Amino acid sequence: MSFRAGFHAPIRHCHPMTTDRYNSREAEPRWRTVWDEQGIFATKNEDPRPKYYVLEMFPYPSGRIHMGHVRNYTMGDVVARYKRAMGFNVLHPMGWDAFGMPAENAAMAQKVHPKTWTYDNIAAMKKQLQSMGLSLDWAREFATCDPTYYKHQQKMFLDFLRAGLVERKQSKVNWDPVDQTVLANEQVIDGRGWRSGALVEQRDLTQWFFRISDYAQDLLDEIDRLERWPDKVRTMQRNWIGRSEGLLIRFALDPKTAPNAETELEIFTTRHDTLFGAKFMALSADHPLATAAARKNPALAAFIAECKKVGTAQEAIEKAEKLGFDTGIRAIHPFDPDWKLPVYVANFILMDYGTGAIFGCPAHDQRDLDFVNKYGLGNVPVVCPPGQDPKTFVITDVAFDGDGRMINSRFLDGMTIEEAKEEVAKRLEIEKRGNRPVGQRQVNFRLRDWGISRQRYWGCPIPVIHCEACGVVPVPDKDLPVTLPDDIDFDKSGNPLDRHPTWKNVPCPQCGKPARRETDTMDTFVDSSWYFARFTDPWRTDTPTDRAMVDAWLPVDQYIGGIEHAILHLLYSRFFTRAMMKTGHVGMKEPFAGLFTQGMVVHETYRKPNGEWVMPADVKIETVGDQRRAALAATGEPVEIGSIEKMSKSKKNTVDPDDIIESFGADTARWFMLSDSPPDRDVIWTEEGVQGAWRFVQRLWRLVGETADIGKAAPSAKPASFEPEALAVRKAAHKALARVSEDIEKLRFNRCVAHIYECANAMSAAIGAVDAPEKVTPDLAFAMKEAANILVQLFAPMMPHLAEECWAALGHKSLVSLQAWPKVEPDLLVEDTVTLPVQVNGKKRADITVARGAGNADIEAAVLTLDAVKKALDGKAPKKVIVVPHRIVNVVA
RNA sequence: GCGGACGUGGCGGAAUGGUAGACGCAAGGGACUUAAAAUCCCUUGGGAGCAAUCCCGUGUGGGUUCGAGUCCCACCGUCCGCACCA
Repeated sequence: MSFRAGFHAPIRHCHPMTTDRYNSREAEPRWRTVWDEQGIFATKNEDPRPKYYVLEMFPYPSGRIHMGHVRNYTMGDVVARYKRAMGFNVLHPMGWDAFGMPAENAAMAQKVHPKTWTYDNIAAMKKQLQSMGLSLDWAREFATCDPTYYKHQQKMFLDFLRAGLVERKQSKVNWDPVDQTVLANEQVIDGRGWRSGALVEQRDLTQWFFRISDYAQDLLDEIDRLERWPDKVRTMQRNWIGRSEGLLIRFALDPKTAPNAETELEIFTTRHDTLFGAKFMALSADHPLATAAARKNPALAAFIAECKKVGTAQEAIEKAEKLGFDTGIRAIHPFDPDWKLPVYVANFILMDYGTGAIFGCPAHDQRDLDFVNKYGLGNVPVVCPPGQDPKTFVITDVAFDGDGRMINSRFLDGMTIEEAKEEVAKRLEIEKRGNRPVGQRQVNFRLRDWGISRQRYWGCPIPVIHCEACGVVPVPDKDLPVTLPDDIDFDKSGNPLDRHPTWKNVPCPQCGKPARRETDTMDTFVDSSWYFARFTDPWRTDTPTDRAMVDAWLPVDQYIGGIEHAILHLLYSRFFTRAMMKTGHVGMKEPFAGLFTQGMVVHETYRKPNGEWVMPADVKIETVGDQRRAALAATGEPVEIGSIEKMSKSKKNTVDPDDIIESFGADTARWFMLSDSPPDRDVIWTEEGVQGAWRFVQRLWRLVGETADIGKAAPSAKPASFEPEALAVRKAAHKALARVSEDIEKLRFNRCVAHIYECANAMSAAIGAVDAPEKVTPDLAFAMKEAANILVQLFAPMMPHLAEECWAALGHKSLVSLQAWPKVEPDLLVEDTVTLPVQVNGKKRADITVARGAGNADIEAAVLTLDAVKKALDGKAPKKVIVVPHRIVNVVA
């Protein structure tokens, strides 16, 4: 497949009213130079106009931009340019999410320093982004790996530490026993380390945590007020936070079976109503009771060791076959001292949630049911669905988790689930064992604290010093930033900071004795949790933010990025903003007032018969009838066309934005990324689609040229009246204007594109109707000139270079980028008559055209005289006639 | 496993519960041209009919409604996230 169509030599068009083809390669850089020289996209903080902050998620500097970036940044740019035209002082900045693993991988693979690699990539990607013609304020650019940025991050870490928002605790990491290093989940493939292939183990480390769970309730509550966020993201965040109201229950242990004379086992449950359906207890492999029992039981110890070989990824843990091991411990049912329950260690119980222990009621929980069916523990249903006979209701393979009435539950029988929960809670709250109630109501969250420690070099150093005498000592403000040492080596695995000969050895700031630096760096999600605040005053050196500036600009009015960030990045940023508020760095808690999540860019895949992936640029597609066939462009070797998938390096189905911009121009790429597909859905990159966009660029250029000729005959004053042809053009232009404005506000860019096509089609039709120059009446000339001005302004946010060129061709001396958005004439949107579809019993049988203000009774009478309606009624009187004004008429026979 | 979405012509899609298929792409036919490219015009969900017109049709099966692509229930299929990828 060739992307070189743009290289066709410019061809002189024969139409007398047109000029040369539009040459994007010449025009685009020329207009960018004009914008730069006039500095029209630099934003002044002291500008008095109302503010609008539009932000796209900043990129990781991988080296080249991809089509996903083109789509994301084009959408943001359309909003920025539109809001500027609407009179706002727009902040539209760009920076780099520059810390992360790929730089270290490059260092290992290519012997290039992460810093060099990163800054080289930034330079290359910046050039690419600039070729897109984005209206960015580059003066505010920074990278998160700049010490001038992470200095403030370290300061805030220490502020958070002093404010009690940070703590150290044990948590698990993926440990590669061969490479002796910590692995990211991404680096664990089927339970094995990606380089060594060794089976990964869970290992405990003491790590730093942000106490995001302190804010769980507030983060949940405030979701209700994020009205300009997609519902799906709000739902996902609610589920992620996972608030549940339940009961803590202390089960007594049978003393004869407790390994170290433990007396009880505390569990958390949300289904205390099902207590009489309990069949077993289950402990996490990390539960202290499990550890204690394993000391005397080698088989159990082996089972626990096996459980820890799954790695730390939630998905892997929950997908693994559900296994359990009977510890021999027996728990006593809280309502029946003679009822003993076996205590298992099970691989699907998480130590992080609740108390790391549960009671299992198999009839009403699928996981528990699978578990008892495997170990032959049986089940007793205790909730009976309505309409079921309790005597015959049995559970075999499918647990029942719906509503119903209690059965087989002694004093709970006949109650609803809610009543039973209440009764159980009441009784167990009153009952005391050792001065504490046996049951205690508790609200639990699934959300865990945010572990930010990373055993890696290329991240923001955690600014503390460990002293044997003084413990953890914050690095004094005057010593910030703690910068990364440049002299590091990646020859060995593990963290280069940890094995650096000198960097970590420092005197304790408190007692002066030899101490050592923290060698963990911060999760890169920390870097991206406040960059939006830094953009408001990135020049400030003494504090992370200027309160006057940050409070004036935040929240971000429109944030745009990938759906893959729906939970973590957005939730962490919401937490971080709260933490910054608590420590005085911002004056509000919600950073993003409006959020939009765009879909991915996907593409067909191509494979040689030997299974090797082939790049689209190397493939030539032929269409024979309905059949599409692919072959290698160079050799003609046939290639199989595969499924459409997310563009990825591994499947080689990527298209390089540079190639597209070079061949067709940035405007074509931008236009195509906005066309057709709804912005929140995936868009399929196709050669035909680019060609179509490119043809439309040329068509607009011709259309504006032709219209400019016609418009020369236009009177300077608006004519008093317009003939039907001219009126039709005016109506089309103003209708497009109204609709494009509305759809940009809602980020429905695909519909904007359709409206612009419709406007252009109407103008083309009007030009087509002019077969002689004398047919151009003054009113038509005026209408065409007006329509051309509107049309150019409508596509200016999407194709800004072409728009400038067209604006100049229309005779304007100013820049279209600086024009105010045109005003709709509302009269032109209203039609005098309305055509209503007429249905009989919901099926369309006719149309009827009535005056705009016609009354329902008149419409009803007119409808009943229609032949089609009479025929359908067959002489009978209608039962009912429904008239929906301006919409439809339905005759019910 | 848990959570979230999506499903409409040959394709991308449009449609405040109110004419299903706007707009674009592709395809077919025609005009222009020595020819090609480019451009312009016409046709294009399926079926019946000379035609007017009629029947069917929004993943599948039910339901609510005067009226369902849209709302409700169940199912099937596809995609995304799951805390150390960014």
